Amino acid sequence: MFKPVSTQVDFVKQEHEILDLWERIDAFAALKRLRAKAPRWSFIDGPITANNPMGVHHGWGRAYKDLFHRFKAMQGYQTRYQNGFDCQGLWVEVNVERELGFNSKREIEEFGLANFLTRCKQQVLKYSAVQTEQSMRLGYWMDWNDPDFLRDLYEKIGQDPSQEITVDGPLGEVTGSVEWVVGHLGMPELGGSYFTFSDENNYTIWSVIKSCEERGWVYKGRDVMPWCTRCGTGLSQHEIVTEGYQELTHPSITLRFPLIDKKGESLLVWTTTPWTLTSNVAAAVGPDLEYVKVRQGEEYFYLSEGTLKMLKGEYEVVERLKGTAMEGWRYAGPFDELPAQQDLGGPEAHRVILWDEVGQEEGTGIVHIAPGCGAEDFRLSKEHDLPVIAPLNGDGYFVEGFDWLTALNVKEVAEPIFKNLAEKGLRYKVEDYTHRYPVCWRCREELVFHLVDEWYISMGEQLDKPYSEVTEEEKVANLRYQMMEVVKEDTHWHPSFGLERELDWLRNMHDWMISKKRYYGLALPIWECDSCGNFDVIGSKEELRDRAVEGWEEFEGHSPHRPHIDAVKIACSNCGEVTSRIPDVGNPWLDAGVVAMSTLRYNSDRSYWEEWFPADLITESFPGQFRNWFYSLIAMSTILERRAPFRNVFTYATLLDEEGRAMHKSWGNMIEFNEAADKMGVDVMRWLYINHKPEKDLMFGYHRADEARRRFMIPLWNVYAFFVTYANIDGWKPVKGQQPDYAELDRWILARLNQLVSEVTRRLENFEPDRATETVEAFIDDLSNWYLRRSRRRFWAKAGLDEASDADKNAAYTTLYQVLVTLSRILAPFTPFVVETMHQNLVRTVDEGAPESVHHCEWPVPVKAWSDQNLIDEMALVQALVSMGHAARNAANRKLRQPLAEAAFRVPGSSQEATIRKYDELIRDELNVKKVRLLDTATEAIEYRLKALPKQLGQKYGAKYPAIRQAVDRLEPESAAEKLIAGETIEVDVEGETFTLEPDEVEVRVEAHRGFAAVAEGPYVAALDTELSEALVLEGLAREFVRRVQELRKQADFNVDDQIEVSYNASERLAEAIERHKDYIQGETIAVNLEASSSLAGEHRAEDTFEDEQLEFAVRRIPS
RNA sequence: GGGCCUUUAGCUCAGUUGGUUAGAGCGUUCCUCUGAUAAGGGAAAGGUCUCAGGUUCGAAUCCUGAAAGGCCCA
Repeated sequence: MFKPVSTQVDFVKQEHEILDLWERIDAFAALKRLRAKAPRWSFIDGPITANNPMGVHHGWGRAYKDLFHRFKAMQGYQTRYQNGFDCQGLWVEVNVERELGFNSKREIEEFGLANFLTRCKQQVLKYSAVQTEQSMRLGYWMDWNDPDFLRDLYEKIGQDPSQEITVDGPLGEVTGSVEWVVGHLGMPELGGSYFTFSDENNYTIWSVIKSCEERGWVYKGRDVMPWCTRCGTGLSQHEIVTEGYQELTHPSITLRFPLIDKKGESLLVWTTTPWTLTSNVAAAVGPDLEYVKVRQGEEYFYLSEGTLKMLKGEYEVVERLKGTAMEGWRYAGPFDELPAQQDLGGPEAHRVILWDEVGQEEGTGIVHIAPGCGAEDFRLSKEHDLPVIAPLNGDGYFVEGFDWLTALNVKEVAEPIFKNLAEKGLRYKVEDYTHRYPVCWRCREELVFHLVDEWYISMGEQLDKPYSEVTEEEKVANLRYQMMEVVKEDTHWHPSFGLERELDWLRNMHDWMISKKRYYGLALPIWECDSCGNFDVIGSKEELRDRAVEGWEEFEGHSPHRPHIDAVKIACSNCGEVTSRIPDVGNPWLDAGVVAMSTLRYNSDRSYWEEWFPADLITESFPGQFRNWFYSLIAMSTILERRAPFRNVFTYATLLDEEGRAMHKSWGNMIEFNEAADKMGVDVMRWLYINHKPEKDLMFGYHRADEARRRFMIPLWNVYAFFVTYANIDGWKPVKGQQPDYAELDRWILARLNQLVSEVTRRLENFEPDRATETVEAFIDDLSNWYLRRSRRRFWAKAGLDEASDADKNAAYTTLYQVLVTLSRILAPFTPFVVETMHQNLVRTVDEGAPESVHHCEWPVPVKAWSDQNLIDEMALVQALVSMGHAARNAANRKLRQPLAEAAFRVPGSSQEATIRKYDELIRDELNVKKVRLLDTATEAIEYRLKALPKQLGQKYGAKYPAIRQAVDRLEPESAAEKLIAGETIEVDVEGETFTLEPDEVEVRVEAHRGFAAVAEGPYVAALDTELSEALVLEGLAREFVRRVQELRKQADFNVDDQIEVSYNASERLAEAIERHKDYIQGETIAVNLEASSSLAGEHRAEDTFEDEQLEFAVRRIPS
């Protein structure tokens, strides 16, 4: 006996029961034991930032990750189940600052770096616990840490990082300080997720940087970069993302740069960043632009012709000249009186330079150049040997040397500068200007450009030749081309355009800025000597210990983070001076990029690394990752091994709300993961995710979820519920190894099942999970709306009356059982919960030796004996013909309940005619007709049309095709059609040339004569006899009556096998119909009694009028 | 300015190596079926396949250019 199954099911509640079950039987650990010796399939997880609860967009990626893991595990592989958390970097700092109410770096320093570090680690522990719970709720099977364990570490590290604790690990008990334990999360002795703040991760990055340094790829560079004054840090090329720009309005100024050698004449210059004028050194013009000299009153101005409209008031053009003509003109700068200008030689340097990038879209066509305040400006200063004046410190205040501006914040100087310029007579006009301006993507502060020293890894020169001509010698010296090499040769991208995108990024990638002027993150292993300028890179903890000259004791026992690491000093390898580590921390993409090495124990257990490297799969969302994780992952594995870290990368797009907008908390359209899980159910969520074409943005929401549930979950569940309901009524159980005498329909659905198994396997192996779900949905439709609907009566048949019927019924049960069991396995990677419910009930209740979980089962393979393409084709024809028959009924306005005398078909070819005869009974039943036959094409219902097929004839005769087609149209269709049907060729004459056309080159179409209840499609016709005899009418009425009794049974909530008594009172013709078809009605409604009576017996009653007949009736359940 | 992607029904999307009647789901309207089904079936309405050229007997599909949108870079 199976556990009864209701069609009214609470999927969410059921999912929680399954989670409990998995925990109770420790299902995941059992799976790992089962696959412990199996061949490997390697997965490397892209770390999720452990800084917030998960959003539904994380669910998307995790659904894929779990899908492929489960699929591969069922195929018999042991896989790598390590989740990753991204733990270091500015985003964690920003959130901790927010919690502590800090607004500047100074407050962090006052708070103390050691305390701040602990807070940051706590932040990560807190949210990794939350995300772990959420991922488990999604059904994502990974080597999770117990969330309570993470929370316990959160508490303890907050109390005292140095206190000693003992914890259980996979290899036994482990004892150490809390800080040590936290720093070893994810390591073999502790297991669980990897955390990028682990000691191993940090030290492995050291070895990467060391390896770069040995090849001369590490250098300190000076650059002007986008800078957040609040965070006190630059934003690298990696980080300025879409949201890095905002529409903002700023006051812009147009001002005079008086020309020294032309009295009374000035350049007109425009800027939206007045603070940069303090550091102006040059003015740039476009060499090929047209410039004009205009007179306004007593003054003469120069500007480009295309920007004349910006002038206020009347003007007169007095001269035209090319930009090149202005090169070298000297001018007086707007702030030449400032000491900073004087000291660095600004006034002497001021001149007009040429720059191709100058345009006329805005401003005056003359661009003010301040190399200390802009990236392009800085580049130009190198080209033209201009002084670099940098006005701001890292917090956005003017530095010494700027007189009255010194110590003012950059945000408050615009107005005073305008005033100052007006007093000096340089101001021309001030206007508000709206533009897209870069902001800090973490704190939304407006960015400025700031001159700063940063550390870089050289990507290598961009050579002026195609990749194919780069020599091995050049590659050895050049990281860029090594990375392109491993990507081209060893990686596969899904979708495939990912490869092009990644290569494009690599071709154009600038040197990788790896430093950050912050506190919490990788301690860059660079010790720089103040006295000789040399720097040393340390490649490991051991190397540091060996070279330490002071501070080692203070550091030992701590994780390699600030402030403890900063205590360690080494002797400069060049001059022997005691040197300190640079204060910078690392770019967080170093942390994420190294995991293909660190988490595979590259430095600690090389044989393990060799077994699992490279990953068979990585998968992440593609916006951003080409230049972030994919890039850094490839970079680090290329640096160390010159190998690709993964074979396949599966990427997907962006998750949006149902209206197609990005989800934002502040917009109120954000859906919390937990809320979604408990409203939709995670099986539905997962189906929604996986069913979507990955490279397209996914619009996610409750309506979509309802649709997915209706389209997929409910039909699946209903088939399952149907099976269990009737199997229980009959006490049916599967018998192992039994080969029942399958009916045609059974063999058909089993053949379709085989098809499904092959197709889903192929799709998953090709990384096309969305196509796999399409295949499943089509199958479930066939199963539910054809197989089961057509088979219902076989299940209803009364048991024990007749041997043939019992055998047939057993075949039907066996078939449906096999389908459901196989389906539960096919679907296990997609919707792991609902299929576990099915497995437990269908399989475990009848076979205690069966796998404890559906997820321990093996992936289905097609059963050879079940394959039957011919049968599938036949059934497809039958389905199509039935569909046409329904259409014909509809056109003739004959509803299905009314039996008709006959349906007649025309099909091309004798084998299809045989199919009609073979499925005679099915078609009759489906269309409710008494007889099915073939149309006599000569006399009945149809006429022929010929169609010269373009594909065949076009390819064969090319340009002659149109004429041939016309000739075919002119043929007498009946006789030509007869020939073609008989398999003979026909001939057409075109301009004196005779063409012989094969039967497969001309399609014979048929059309129904007007006035027939017939539908034609291509070569097919379905026609109905719509004449109604009295007998047919009465039978129709009987069916109407049955329908109404069934309706009442349902309303009365009787069981499907309850016996009933019916009494009725009907008008004359209806009463006759009921009387004549009494047996049929009783059989259909399980009525032991059917009596005409003026007084109705039974508490459930109904009355109705239809087809001009009156009816009242009552039903009563007979107690069993 | 450069790279990649997208543009097909009211909405969301399919559309195989080019083949002449461009499909599905949802939504709307009408009809219908139901002994598992908040299901199912049939039909109607709804398309200048973003635009302009080109190649071809034939273009949603290939080529060129343009426009709009997205992602990335400069």
